[in-house]
Amino acid sequence: MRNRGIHLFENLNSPVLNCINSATASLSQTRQAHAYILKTGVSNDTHFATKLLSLYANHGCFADANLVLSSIPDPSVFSFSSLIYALTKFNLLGQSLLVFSRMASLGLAPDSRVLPNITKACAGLSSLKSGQQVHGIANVSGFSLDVIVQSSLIHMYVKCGQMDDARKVFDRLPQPDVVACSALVAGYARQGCVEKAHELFNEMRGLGLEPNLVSWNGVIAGFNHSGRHYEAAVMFKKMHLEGFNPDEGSVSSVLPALGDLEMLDTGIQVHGYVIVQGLGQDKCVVTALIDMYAKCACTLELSRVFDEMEDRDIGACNALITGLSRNGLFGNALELFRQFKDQGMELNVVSWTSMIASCSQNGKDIEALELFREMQFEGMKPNSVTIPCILPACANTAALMHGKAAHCFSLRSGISNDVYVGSALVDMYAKCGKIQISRLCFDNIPIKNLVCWNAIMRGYAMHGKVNEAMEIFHMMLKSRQKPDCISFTCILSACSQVGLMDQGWVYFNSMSRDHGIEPKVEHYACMITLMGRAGKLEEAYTMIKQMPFQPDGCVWGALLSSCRVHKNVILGEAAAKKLFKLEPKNPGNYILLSNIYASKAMWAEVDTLRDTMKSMGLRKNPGCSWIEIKNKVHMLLAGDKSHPQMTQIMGKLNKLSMEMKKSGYFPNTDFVLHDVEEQDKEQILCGHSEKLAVVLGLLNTLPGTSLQVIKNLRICDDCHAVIKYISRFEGREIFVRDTNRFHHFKDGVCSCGDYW
DNA sequence: GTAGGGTTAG
Repeated sequence: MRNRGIHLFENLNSPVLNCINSATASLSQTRQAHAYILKTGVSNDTHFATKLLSLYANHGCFADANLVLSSIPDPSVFSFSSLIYALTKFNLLGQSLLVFSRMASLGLAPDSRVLPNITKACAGLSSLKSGQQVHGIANVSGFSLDVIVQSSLIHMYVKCGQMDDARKVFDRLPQPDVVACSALVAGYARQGCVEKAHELFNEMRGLGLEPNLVSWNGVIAGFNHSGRHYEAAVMFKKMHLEGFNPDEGSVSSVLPALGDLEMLDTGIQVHGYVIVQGLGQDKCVVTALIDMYAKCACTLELSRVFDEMEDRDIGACNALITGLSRNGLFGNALELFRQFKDQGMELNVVSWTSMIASCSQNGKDIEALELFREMQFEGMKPNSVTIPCILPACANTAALMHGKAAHCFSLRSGISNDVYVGSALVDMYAKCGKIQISRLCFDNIPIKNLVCWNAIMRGYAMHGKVNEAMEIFHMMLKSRQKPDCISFTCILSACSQVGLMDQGWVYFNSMSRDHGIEPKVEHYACMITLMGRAGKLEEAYTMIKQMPFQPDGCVWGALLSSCRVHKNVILGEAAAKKLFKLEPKNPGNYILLSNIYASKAMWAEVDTLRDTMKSMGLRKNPGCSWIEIKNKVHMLLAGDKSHPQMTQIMGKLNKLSMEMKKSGYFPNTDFVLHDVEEQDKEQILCGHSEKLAVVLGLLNTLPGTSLQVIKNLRICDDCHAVIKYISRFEGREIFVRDTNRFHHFKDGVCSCGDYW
């Protein structure tokens, strides 16, 4: 058959057939040749058919290629190999594997051309099982010493995260070449074993192998990904000094590291190198340049690099948006995002995730939740980075249903084991009042890191569950996770929530002695709170005076709040005096001192303070509360009447107020400005946002449903008393999270034991 | 027709 084909081909001398002998035949030439062959009856000739198949496949016409393949009565390994090659090249990896198994089922042994390509397909699919099968077939087919086949297997094992297997393949090679070695170096770097990558890189010359671009770039990228930015920069410099010309890959790996190091001068030099070498057309290089300038706070330069780009790449757009947002230009970033979307730019998951992260980092939680919804509406699937970005927005607004939806999504898409996702879930559930679910999520994280240990401890601290927090702390030490300074902030604040003084001191004293962590100003602030809340104000003041460094606003603030709880004017004034110097524009401090004066009926002082605030143009931060009802987050501002259900809310509140008075409750008007009538004071108290939110919840949920409210300031005494009453009178569990901790109201009592 | 895939989101 084959001979007849060549014979015909030569004799016919047809230009139509001639062209299919060349690998560059166009698709229309291929189709003409196919038609000609069908017409002249040489269609089942293996030689022509294989040529045709290969051309169709290389043009991506796999339906035609398969048709031709099935018309060949006795296909050879060559027919299959060209198809497998093209399918892999077009990234149709699953189909490539199918064709391979079809070939194997015909009893055809693969050759040295099929094996690397099919291995590449397994690598691309991260399909270890298929990869191992191919490895077995390769070895029984006599390719166990073939350096090309074995190099591709190294790459496959690297992609599947099996570094030990990759190393075994490498060690079995009698004469590893530079390709095999570089694959392993790059693999170690990629899998986070940068130490091993660097070591093997240094050994290469001893093995008689000169490191090439792949190995250099692998090590640079490895250092960059492991956060060892300086070493990445050093490698880059060394590479250049040793006469290697860094390429696009080297430049785009080193630039983010230079950005993190804020080595602007070096960054500018690399930019110069990019221009001289003509690497400026590469999309990754441009993106990395934008990122570097953004990290060095050069907003003008980053916009310039973007504007000079010829065709806009989504990666560069994403870097631009993040860069602007990171440098305080959140509004511009959001505007650009909208523009890109309206212009029909194909946004990817990074674009959406970056914008959601920017919102969340800039306090735009509701906007973040809306973007998350919009993203899914547009058919974009969130990933394991999106989820940790959206969860803080759910946590901040107590949007439990949104948070649960994100949790369900993580379970469905198999990313709930990810430690970042897990930690964000722990944090979200804790902040939404569901500490038990938070703990379940924590227990389900298979490989724990410092972040998730700290997250669950912070959760317990927030809920005033000091025993559980201490249990976690000791579990953490037992599992040989070293605590950091945040771990101590969590455990100390847990102690301070319940006034556990002795334990607090034990942890504080152990910091430096047992863990080598010098207490920082925030740890002192915890201790001041701990002592202050317990009424040991003088001791707290002494500790501040003896601190090894200058106390900051947090420390004095801790003392001032304690003075408010214990109505101590003298120390309160001392703390406030310091605070007015340290944070002259923070209205909270003036309000706290004013509250202390008011509680002692020192109205002249209250007036003076109010005048000071007025003359400085300071206003009390408006109280603001959030409650999620039926998937919608409602925001209520103190005294704001704009909520559509406000009439109903006020009606219900008045009714409750009457009931309360009947049972002996009198509104606590201590903290309300004195020069209004008693009745107006009550009205002002009624306008507190947490009360409005609770009542809105009562009105819109079935009896017995628990309520979750978040407040941006600390809960006031009056609201605390009222909500306690509501919890009993209405038979509801009510969770209120203020800036300090959780209050869990049930049957007329609060979990904080009225100590906050 | 064996190795890298670099960059932008936590």
